[in-house]
Amino acid sequence: MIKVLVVDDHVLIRKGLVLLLESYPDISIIGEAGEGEEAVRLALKEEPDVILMDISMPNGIDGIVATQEILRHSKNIKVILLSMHDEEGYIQEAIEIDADGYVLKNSQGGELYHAIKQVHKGEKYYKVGLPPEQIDRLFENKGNKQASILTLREQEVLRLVVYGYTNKQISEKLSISPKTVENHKSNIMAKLELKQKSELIQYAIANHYIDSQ
Amino acid sequence: MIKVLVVDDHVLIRKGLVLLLESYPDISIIGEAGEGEEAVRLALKEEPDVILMDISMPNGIDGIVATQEILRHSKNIKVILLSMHDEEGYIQEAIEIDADGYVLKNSQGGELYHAIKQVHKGEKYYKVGLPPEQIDRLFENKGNKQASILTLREQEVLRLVVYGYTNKQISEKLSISPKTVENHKSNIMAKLELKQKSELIQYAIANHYIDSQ
DNA sequence: AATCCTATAGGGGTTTTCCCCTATCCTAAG
DNA sequence: CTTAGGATAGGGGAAAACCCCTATAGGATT
Repeated sequence: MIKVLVVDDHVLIRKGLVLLLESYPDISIIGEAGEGEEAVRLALKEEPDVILMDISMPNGIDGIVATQEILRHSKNIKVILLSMHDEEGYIQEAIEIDADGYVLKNSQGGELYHAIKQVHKGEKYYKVGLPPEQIDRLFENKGNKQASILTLREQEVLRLVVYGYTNKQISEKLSISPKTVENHKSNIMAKLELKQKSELIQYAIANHYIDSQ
Repeated sequence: MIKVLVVDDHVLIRKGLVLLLESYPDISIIGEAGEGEEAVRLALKEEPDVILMDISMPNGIDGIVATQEILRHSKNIKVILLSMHDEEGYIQEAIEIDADGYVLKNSQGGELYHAIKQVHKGEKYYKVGLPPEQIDRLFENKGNKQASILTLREQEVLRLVVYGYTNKQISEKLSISPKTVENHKSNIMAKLELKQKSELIQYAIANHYIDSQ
């Protein structure tokens, strides 16, 4: 029996996915989350075998950030990212953060089941529109991406800052002290040689820390 | 028995919606379509009572265009638009083309059922994140494209707020007192029924007060 | 072994924001 | 003529952010 956690911010879609997966006798849905923060909390509490995680979610903690948070704490949980997009950039990002699978929303139900079985066995499942050789190349080039000036943590903080969260809210989402958030913020400003918050926002917009579809 | 046609380009989501709706005994799914063109063809051939139509679909014929085509040929069919977005612009467009309902993808399954029942009776169903008075206003202003909830000044202030300018900076740019900026901000929050700054930012992003790209 | 980087956290003081009021002037609608 | 709404402005107090500095633990690099 594979214990699965389903994460998608759209209730209708989430419920649909749950119904779809519940028709398989060897899959047991042990929880649902509607946002990244809750996903992290549930994942660490329930310890599912596999998490089915939508990439695009609101509130700054999208599927990518939530996956990073989860894998930071528990290497045993497998995460399959669910996405509408099959562009290289998204897939590269998924590989970068060590996601175990990547499934498109317009694949067949059976494919999703297959993906869950496969990652549960410890294998990767990346079946997307791109040719397999290209995906292999992305795996090989992992880590070579021109590293951002900002550390991963700083990027997480920045994303939440531009979404307008207070230091306290950010500290809760990341389970750190508000003071640490302050420090990350001022380190970011120093690194980027920015003096004003508005410059920071503009940097974030230019570097796509905000997705406005 | 209400005959329903389900239209969504993402297979997983479409299958999920079908499963969800099939659990209601007085609903019968008479067809599925994965793109706008097929939706129009099926609608005119099968004559469903209600169509559940995703707004965002590829190939030019999205849910809006498909709905217009269908309603042009048959006034008896009711169309409920299904969308991820609850921004003014989208809802305004739905009202403009005379869609019978508008349901968010993150509403509860029961709400979808309720929407289907209600439009089948000939009533409109527009239950979205916006306050009801604002939806009424959009209906009243139908045909008049320049209807925004926020005043011009409020929109100016909002744009500057999301770009991270301080009250003082905004006051200088607009040649008003910082106190007035404060007031505009809290008026905006009150109008939109928002409680947190992060919600304001998200509203602004969703409504394209920020241009990335 | 020593050094650098990252992530964490705090002290203490200044500045800014936020919140809940009140208030005036002007214009448009009834 | 009265009422409503928009734009302006302020008082006063609580909360939060911001700034500068210190500090520690763990990992990677040299």
